[in-house]
Amino acid sequence: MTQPPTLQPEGARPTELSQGTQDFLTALASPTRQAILLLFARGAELSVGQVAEQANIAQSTASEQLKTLRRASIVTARRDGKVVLYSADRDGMTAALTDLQAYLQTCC
Amino acid sequence: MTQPPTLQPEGARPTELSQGTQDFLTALASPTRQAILLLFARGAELSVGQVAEQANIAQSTASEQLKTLRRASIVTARRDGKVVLYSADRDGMTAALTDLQAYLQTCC
DNA sequence: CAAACATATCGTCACTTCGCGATATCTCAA
DNA sequence: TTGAGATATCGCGAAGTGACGATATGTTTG
Repeated sequence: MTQPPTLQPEGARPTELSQGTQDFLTALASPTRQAILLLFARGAELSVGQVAEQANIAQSTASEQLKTLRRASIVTARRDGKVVLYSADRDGMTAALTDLQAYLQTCC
Repeated sequence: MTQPPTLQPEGARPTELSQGTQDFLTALASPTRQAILLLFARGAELSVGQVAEQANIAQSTASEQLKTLRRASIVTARRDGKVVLYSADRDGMTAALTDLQAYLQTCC
């Protein structure tokens, strides 16, 4: 379940970036998704339809971008009746940031 | 040289992501550039040719990717004779990370 | 100044990403 | 169960990205 042994002695070696952090970076590196993220300021919960409307994008686009953000642990989703409510995933973002920080520490 | 004042009172408004942080994210969101960055571990200084060789990419590719990393304040460059030596930009990365962190704080 | 070497820029092609409309899937209410 | 509303998936054209070779720019040495 944990990382397969890297065979690396120990000396603080290369350390590739984890897939999760990868997803985090690519997810945030899109202006559209950044704009969506801003909609969740102050802990707001929004349905897919609301996101589509407020971000001025099609419903299908909103759904797919939210999926990307979700895979990156940037937002979480919960179902409430017919509606799926998305909100910011504070813990997920913190974890990714921490991982990223550790990665960058290695490079100096 | 630093970021222009945001004119934001203080009320923690949506705050768009700064261009610098944008560049930082897109720069890191590429496996090739991540691999290049790892070459600079432990404060190593490398020429463009060395980066190309160690990363197994063409010289022109190395040059362009390094340019992207440079624009993102992830690496710095200095000339030494015919050679341009690149190295990790610790301060730049720290600043970008801080900005990113502040941005994400706004969204929860 | 000219040759030699290193880096930067340019033009091009393959591949991915983005956004959309159309459609399938899912959930609740009657 | 059926219909209506909401979200997820699919297929597609358009635009952006990544890598390369070729070439221009720049720097030192003879």
